[in-house]
Amino acid sequence: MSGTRARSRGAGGRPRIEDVAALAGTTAITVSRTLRQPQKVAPETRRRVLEAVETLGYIPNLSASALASRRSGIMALVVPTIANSVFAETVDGFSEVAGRAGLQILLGQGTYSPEAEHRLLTALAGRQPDALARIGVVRRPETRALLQRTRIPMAETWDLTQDPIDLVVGFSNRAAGLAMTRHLVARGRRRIAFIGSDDDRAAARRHGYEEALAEAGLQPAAPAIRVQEISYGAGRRALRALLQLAPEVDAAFCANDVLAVGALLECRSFGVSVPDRLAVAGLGDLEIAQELSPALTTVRIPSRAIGARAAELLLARVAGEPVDQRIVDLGFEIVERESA
Amino acid sequence: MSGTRARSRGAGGRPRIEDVAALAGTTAITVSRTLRQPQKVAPETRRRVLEAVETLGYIPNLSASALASRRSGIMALVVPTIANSVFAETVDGFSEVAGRAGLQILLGQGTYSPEAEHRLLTALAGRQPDALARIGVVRRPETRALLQRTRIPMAETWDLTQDPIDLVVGFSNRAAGLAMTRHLVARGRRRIAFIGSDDDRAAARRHGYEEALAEAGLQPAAPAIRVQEISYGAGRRALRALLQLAPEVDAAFCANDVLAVGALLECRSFGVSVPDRLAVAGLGDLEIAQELSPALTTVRIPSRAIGARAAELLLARVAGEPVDQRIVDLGFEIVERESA
DNA sequence: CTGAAAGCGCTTACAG
DNA sequence: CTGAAAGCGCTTACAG
Repeated sequence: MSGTRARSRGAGGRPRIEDVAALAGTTAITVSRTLRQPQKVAPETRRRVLEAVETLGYIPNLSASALASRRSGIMALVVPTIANSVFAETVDGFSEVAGRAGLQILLGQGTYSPEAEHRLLTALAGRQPDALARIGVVRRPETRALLQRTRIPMAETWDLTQDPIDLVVGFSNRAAGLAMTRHLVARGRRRIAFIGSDDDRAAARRHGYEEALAEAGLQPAAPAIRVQEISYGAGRRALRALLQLAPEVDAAFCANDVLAVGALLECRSFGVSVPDRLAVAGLGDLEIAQELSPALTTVRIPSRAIGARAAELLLARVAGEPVDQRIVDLGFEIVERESA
Repeated sequence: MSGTRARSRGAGGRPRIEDVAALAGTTAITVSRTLRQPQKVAPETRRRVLEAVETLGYIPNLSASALASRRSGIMALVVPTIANSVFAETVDGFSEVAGRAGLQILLGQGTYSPEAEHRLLTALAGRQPDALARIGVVRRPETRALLQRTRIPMAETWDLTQDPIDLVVGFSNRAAGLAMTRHLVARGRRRIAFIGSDDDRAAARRHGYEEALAEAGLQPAAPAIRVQEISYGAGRRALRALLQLAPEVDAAFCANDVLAVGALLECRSFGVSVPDRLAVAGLGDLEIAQELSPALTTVRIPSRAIGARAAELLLARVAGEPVDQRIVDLGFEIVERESA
């Protein structure tokens, strides 16, 4: 009774493919076929199998399936945090495309330290995902090497790099910073300051800002203001600091909309007239940006499209289709409103 | 050479546990033990194994591990959408706790239709997750039955229900609506309107609102205003509609902060004085709520804690520890600011 | 259109 | 402290 093959249920109490086959009067392989390539099974057989599946409430064990087929049906996605609405949109786009293709998402969160990320990626790779995506670029050489060795199709996103591990889908943060700063210059601003956090992405935007100043023969209105966290409150505080540091500043370019909205609110609280006295520009185009008054001039970023496109390219890779472009620049768009 | 056991690498080209064992001069079982219960292995053996792991870049195949051990090391999480910052925080809390325990998150997105959700949950269950959580309560009887049959530890979240499939972690939306409406009544408001979307959660909040009105002997200032989407713009339009429908309204209770912020902005645009002429209250306590002026009076919700707590309880279940409370009410808090 | 055999890469008792 | 044997529940060629 407790013999190896004598039971009619798996040890977890759940029906196995053998149980379905027995009930349908056929074999495991035909059940498997019915579930995956039904057109290759005779209609009557198919009917009996599906009935048995229904009766038993059979759910295929995808670990066994993955092991046998070497296709896990999983795409792994690594994000710094999803408690940030711009990243959440990327995850959303990625997940939607993956879901339509019948793939599941394994979510890895937290890229605080390179070591922690290495461990996370190793663990995810152990799941044999069919593809892997990450918000941001992987810098640590050991981690890059690891990912290259696994040969899992991989997309880095958000930042463009000339040297992706496999694919990269994003936009140029430098170019976005450059374009917005040029816009400010074109609007007659001459004392332009930068407010941003202390990460790679903000640094790239700042480089664009500096480049635009240089080509216009301008100096920064103040040393770049660095915030420790990205919040409306941090934006407020940064603007206050800026006005103390450089009272004559005539434009503030904020590395993202949350900071810019904070800055805008601070201006209103303190009667700083925007854009007359001070222009304020952001980056990201959050919904709140267009609802404030003055409405925020900003850069629209294809957050959702980044996720969706990365997923599509990875699906193509998984299907063995050629991917002609390893570096995909989805661009951005200056959205001119009232604040700058 | 192409024989079954003659190769030194798995078919995917990746080293297997056998390869590590061979290099370390031991057997698969000892390698497995070294990786999972190192204290049971002699130091010298352990050293050799870890060295071999390092040399080969060995990453255990977790599908094989899951199949053999019947523990997948995965927790599945189903969300309606994560492009909504309150849900994103719940996911974040869940994922952090799970990650600390070494479990991976399988993310299922989309609960648009009960049928689609049933398919999604079936697919997720096939992965044999050690536990399953969902934002929101599962209503469809077939889906509830399916989940009950699988015997996977399961947490429904956000909404409290008297009859959870297994566990439920959340707060009472009805009680929150009741408390905020009582607050408005206590502040002397008598013509109180409700603005909300058309889902279960908003309906529960509305019921609380109606209950508070009834106990105060009041009538709604207008039929509940229903929005089709949750956005600042929708909040603006809803407020405009409300003022047309019931010009004498003296308070607007919005089912969530996004709508409330939209309403507040609309008031400012049209010179409706808040709170003098109209009180505006929200629910959710987004960061923007405290930054606007007037700052938004709202209900603080433990979004992040909901995710974290659900994960903790599920981990306890997985570890076989008794969970004494199946219904966990995390409560809420009225945050009184300037708008109401 | 259907099936027998072998194998995917691990872990679980059980011995010693 | 270490290992031989069996098995987890599927799918993959290969036949017929």
